[in-house]
Amino acid sequence: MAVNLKQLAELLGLSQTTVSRALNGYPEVNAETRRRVLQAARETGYRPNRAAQRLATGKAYSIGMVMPIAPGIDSDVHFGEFLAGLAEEAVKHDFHFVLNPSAPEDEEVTFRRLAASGNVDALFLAYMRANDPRIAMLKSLSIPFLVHGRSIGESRDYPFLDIDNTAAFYDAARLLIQLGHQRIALINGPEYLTFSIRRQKGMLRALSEHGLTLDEALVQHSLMTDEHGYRSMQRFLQHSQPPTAVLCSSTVLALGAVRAINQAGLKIGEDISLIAHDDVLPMLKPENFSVPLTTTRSSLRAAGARIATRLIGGILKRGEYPEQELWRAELIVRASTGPAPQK
Amino acid sequence: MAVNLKQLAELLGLSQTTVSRALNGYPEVNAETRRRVLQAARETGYRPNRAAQRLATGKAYSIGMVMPIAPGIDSDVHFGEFLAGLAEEAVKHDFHFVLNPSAPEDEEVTFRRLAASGNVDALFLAYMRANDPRIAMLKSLSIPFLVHGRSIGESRDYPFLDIDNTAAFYDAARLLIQLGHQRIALINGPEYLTFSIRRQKGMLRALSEHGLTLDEALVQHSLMTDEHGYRSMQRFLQHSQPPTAVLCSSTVLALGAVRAINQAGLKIGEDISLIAHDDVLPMLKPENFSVPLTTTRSSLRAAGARIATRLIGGILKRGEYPEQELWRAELIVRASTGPAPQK
DNA sequence: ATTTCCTCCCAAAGCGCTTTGGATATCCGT
DNA sequence: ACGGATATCCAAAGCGCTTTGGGAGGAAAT
Repeated sequence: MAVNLKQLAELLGLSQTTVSRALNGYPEVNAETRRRVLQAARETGYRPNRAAQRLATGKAYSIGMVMPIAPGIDSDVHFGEFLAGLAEEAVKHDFHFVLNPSAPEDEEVTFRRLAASGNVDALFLAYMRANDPRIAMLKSLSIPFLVHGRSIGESRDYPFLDIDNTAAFYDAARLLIQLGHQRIALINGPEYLTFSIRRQKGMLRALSEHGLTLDEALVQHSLMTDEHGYRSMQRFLQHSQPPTAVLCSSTVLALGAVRAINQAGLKIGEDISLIAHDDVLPMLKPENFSVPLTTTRSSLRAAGARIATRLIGGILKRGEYPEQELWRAELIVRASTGPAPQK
Repeated sequence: MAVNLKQLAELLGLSQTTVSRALNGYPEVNAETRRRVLQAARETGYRPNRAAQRLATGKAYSIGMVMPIAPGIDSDVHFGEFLAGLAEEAVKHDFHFVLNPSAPEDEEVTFRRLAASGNVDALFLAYMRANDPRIAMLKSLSIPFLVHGRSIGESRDYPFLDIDNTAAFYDAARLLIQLGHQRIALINGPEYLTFSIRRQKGMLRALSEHGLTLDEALVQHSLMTDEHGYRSMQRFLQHSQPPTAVLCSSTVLALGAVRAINQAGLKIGEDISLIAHDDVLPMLKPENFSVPLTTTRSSLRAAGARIATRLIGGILKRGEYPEQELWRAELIVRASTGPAPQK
């Protein structure tokens, strides 16, 4: 059924060399010949044998991923969504994955082994922290890599894809301030992750630009689960001066926060405003909340797909991709934000 | 640095053939020779080139997995945990993954493509439903596969790994009945998944053996999130005759249920007893609940690892594995269960 | 008219392994 | 002592692709 290069070449009355070159876009082949080859390939459904390509080129055609198994990361809902994007794109190009579950303390060893194994052409890195030691390590490893997120405090000379978390939460906070809110709380992700740090920074900037400050009692860091969102919100509401608005680092956190708010008998968008960051989890759409949520939106799945594209493109040397990308999150206003209540 | 077969053979003064055979356990090689070969392989750190093996044997040395991207599955916390087990084991044997995200309606096409691609030696299947059409399809595909869970209503002649959900919830329900509970509720997973069906069945059996029945109003099916657990429990508590005990299909559901119970001012283990199924999520330990949870326990990660082992073992033809395994969940009693309250 | 230079194509080597089809040597029974 | 097992090893082919090192033929340059 499946044809191979040899058969295809025979069929066309050409040599394997020429067919291979035509298929792989090398210049030394006549335009008309290339057209014929491509057409024949299409008609016969020719698919190059990856094992043979791997052997011949020395490339692995697969990308390695160290899957952190620290509590609260591997089982994170956000992880599955990101992975789906990555995998979706990889499959299109017939790329494989080497998933390497690893506890944080073993990560360095895992990375080295993976890079040395020859089983992967590129590595992927996520869950960035401030002064993350892994990027220096990866630079020394002489294997291409791509970072999801950015470190802080490191030089910026490494390829990454990140969203502009600072700007996102700056925008969100500014909107709340413009609506008259003065006491704004923050339910953030884990404090050691850079996206959390940057979101807080963006929020702080907006506040200070308007002469406001951030009350430490109105900041909570935690794993991004429903339950933690609930508890954080509850704590805020018990404060002698509860906030009139809250920023949430995830719609998952917001889910809990909303519950706490409802339970306290407050009305979202009136008594208290809420903006959450929306990773576009198919399971949890902000427009389906009982009071539709104002969000800063950036699709996690799309980020996964983009990372796969860049990684694969780099390996295949097809096209040029920017080394660094910073996506802007969209601020989408729905019903959960409203003017600050009058005292 | 890395030696290949040829070099290793030269080093030993043997032919590649002999070395290869010694390494792969073929009989026609002298015991002493084999010892020497194995030792040399160890000392030089010889690792066979997978691409070459793939080309020579036609095996892919990788296992395919269709990752369901239906809402509430891919982003499920349980998914990441299971995947970690699978990946952990695969990495040990230098096996790759081909993750294929696919919407349910495209699954059949995806499976066929995957099987035909030659990129995988075996397929893995999960999230089983009653009369699941996928198993008949896979049987027709002439590629080994392994099912996590079991279908219902299909003939049983396919390889699977499942836990005895019926027995688990039978045991759990029986314990509650022995403690004097008469009105027992169930917070279950999605109703179309077989584990949910079986758990309910087990519970029903225990009830009917003691002349009790299951009030339909005391059964809830939903995605296994905190939030759904909360809502389900709330609904039960609003009932004119609320239950005195509850079974939960996941500790994640239990998390929400506990919150609803606390909120109602009831004491767990006294006013209301609770047993949850514990998948051993590292993030959510039943012993860390404010009132430690009685559970039926079976590690999801271990199941993932076992499935990888069986799949890989089958491909490599190393050792024999049972075709079908049914794991027994352990019933672990903690403080969340107590005698039924006196009226 | 001869040389040089492209353009376009090909034969063959090689990637590192497995496997087929012997070869050689030893040992057996008769 | 001799044909036939048996045990142990090897040379070489082959998996399906990429890539090196030409080579033929025509256009351009001298």
